[in-house]
Amino acid sequence: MTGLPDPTWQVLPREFYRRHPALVAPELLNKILVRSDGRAARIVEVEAYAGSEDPAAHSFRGRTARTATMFGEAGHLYVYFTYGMHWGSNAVCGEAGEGFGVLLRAAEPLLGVELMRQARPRARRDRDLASGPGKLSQAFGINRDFDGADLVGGDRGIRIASDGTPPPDTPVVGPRIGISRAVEFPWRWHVPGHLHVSVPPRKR
DNA sequence: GTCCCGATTCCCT
DNA sequence: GGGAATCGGGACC
Repeated sequence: MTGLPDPTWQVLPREFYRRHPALVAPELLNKILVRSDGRAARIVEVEAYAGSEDPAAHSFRGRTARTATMFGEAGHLYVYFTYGMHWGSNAVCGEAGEGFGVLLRAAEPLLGVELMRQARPRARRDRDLASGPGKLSQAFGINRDFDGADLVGGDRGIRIASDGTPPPDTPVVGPRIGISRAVEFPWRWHVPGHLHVSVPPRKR
């Protein structure tokens, strides 16, 4: 008994996360974000953020109260608040102290879709439920209370698992979205041709 | 203490 | 394609 919606799914082990986010990120594609209330969605778009190496990372200038989770143990959820209304969800990577993480930018709802619709009353179509970092967090009910949640142990009911689907052989790689610094880092990956990815606003 | 702007989303034109 | 909503983090005085 795994406690997951499907007993054949395997929770990703701690070691999966203990690497550079640019390695972890593309491997998170096609993995599944799971909440214990039955919500599950396939991760189809991610971005890497690399601490002191990365001027666009929240952790670039060192640890603060807000980014403390990012500097902790890999495999935990770093949740941040932005634009006065949106939450973003990241998987902490690397070694403690590095401030590495992978932003979960978009996912395809698989299970618990009705709960996601309730959490996102403004979404017209199901493909709008989690096609962006703020949308994904809202669809799963992720907020400040989930900052620091253990994605491996599932202490707060949020985990990442695999159903055996491998990451795409040739993911789409390109610049990250919504940042103004280090815009040249090609650290955004998504599943090719997927309907549920966020559409990159072409500016900034 | 003040000020700027953000790892965004939604609605209108 | 443009702009509003909304507020906390962090840089700087």
